[in-house]
Amino acid sequence: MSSPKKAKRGIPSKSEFNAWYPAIVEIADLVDKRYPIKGMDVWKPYGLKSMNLIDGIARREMARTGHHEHRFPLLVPEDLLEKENRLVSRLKAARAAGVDPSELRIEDEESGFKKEVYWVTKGGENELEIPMFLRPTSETPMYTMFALWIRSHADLPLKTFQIVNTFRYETKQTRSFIRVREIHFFEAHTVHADKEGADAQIEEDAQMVQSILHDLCLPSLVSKRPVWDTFPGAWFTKAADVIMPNGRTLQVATYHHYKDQWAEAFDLTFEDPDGNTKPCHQTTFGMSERLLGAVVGMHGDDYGLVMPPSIAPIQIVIMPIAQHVNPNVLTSVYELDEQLRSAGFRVHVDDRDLRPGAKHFDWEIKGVPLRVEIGPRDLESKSSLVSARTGGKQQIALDGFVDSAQQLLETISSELRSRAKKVADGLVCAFPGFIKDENGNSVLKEPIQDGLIYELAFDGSDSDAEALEKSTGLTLLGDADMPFPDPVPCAITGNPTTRRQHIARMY
RNA sequence: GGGCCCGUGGGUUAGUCUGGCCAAUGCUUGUUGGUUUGGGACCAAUAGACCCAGGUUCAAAUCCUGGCGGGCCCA
Repeated sequence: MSSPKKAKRGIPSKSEFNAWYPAIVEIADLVDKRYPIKGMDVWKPYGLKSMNLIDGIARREMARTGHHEHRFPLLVPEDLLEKENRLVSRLKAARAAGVDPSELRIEDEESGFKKEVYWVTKGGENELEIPMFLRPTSETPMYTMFALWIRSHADLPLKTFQIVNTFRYETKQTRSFIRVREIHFFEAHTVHADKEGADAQIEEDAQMVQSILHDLCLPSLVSKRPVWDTFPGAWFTKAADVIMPNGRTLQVATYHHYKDQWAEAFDLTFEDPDGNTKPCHQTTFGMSERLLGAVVGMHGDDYGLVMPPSIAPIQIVIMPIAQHVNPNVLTSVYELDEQLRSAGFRVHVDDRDLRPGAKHFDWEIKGVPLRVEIGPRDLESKSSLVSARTGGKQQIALDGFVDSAQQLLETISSELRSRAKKVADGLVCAFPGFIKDENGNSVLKEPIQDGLIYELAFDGSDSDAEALEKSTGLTLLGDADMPFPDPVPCAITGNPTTRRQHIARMY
């Protein structure tokens, strides 16, 4: 394609990812960032539709696995937070107690949860006796109610979820979908009679995440987070990270095994068949609009978004060509539209009075997977000219078009999957390791390159991990789901281990 | 917590250092009319901005103070 004379609506090249990303989300009409509060974008219809489609996929998974949708209040009274804070500090203390201090990682400041939320302190003119905050997540409100709902083993397992907005008072730089202050949040919370029930739930969560990411054509790294990155109050946390094209990782899903730790704090108990009172075991599973952020970042290109067919608000756009020359053009455009709609596709007819080229560019920016042209010549040949957003155009017979469209969309999905995998794999490389310099200090064998994820064998202590992070400036993602098949020497201690880990710059 | 930078039509940008020639430039966009229509059409008309409040001055987009909003860096 010859170089356009005009700027493509001012889209920067994707090779400048940090400029491309914020530009494309607005140019493609996903959000409007001009609302005067940082980190709170206005969802435009096109962006909201794709988010709703993602939510639809999540709801499908929830239905399949027997979760029920709830909706809990936005406001949480401050005194409920105390339970949570006590739990977190107790766990911290317990961890500190059993461990050699030298092994301990220096903790960040006190849990600054109170600083990260929005507070409601007034009702009308009056100060509230008990201040309330906007939920940053819903453990506290939900578990308060779970304690009332759960009485016997017959009430278990309890599998709930909700899709709501949550709030965090971010002071750092915000980015649409990636770091925002009003978060479009999915959270599933489950309660089980025993640890095995919760274990099984974690397995189920893992499968659901993979199923959702498959639909979004996104590869991921799944890791068990290091202790210090475990969610407060959790026994362990697992997370799926998507590697963005600039080599930073984006955590798009987490699932936490709480064992009975939260249940204790919230007095969540049940009576078993033998009449004994027992503590419940819990899990949570969270995702957010970051899924959309990952889709935008991973699949988009210099010409705009590329929407995976599963969440494309418009899967097929039909463009009449020179309809004034032959009135039958519009007739057959609408016929095809009707056929595709009743077959379940999301279709749009672009009958605007614009040159076809302009329409192509518009729909390329929005990432519509298939663009169909029907003009006088096509009527002669009973066919249409179909362009795929992933490249290439071909004549497709109008007869049997529905089946062809289905196949083309599937081809696009698998093309996106393999492209994304190639990009992600290309950004992961082996950690260079350390050598001793003349003073006997450990130094990196090769300097760390910006925009890469490093894979390494790591079996060190917390303080080894801290040293690793300090010397590289990167963050440890944790134990990968796929360990090394055979033991490899640990990058720090040299002890053989199969623990595969990654370090990266995280969003 | 400490430091730095920025704020001009819907978007982007010139002008700010060195006050006046700015009743504010270019591109883009919106609207209207006409000619057009197989990969970004053209012509014409038209719409639209100096963040807010004080101050200095004969004169402020420009200088000063404060506020609001945004961004960056360091702990």
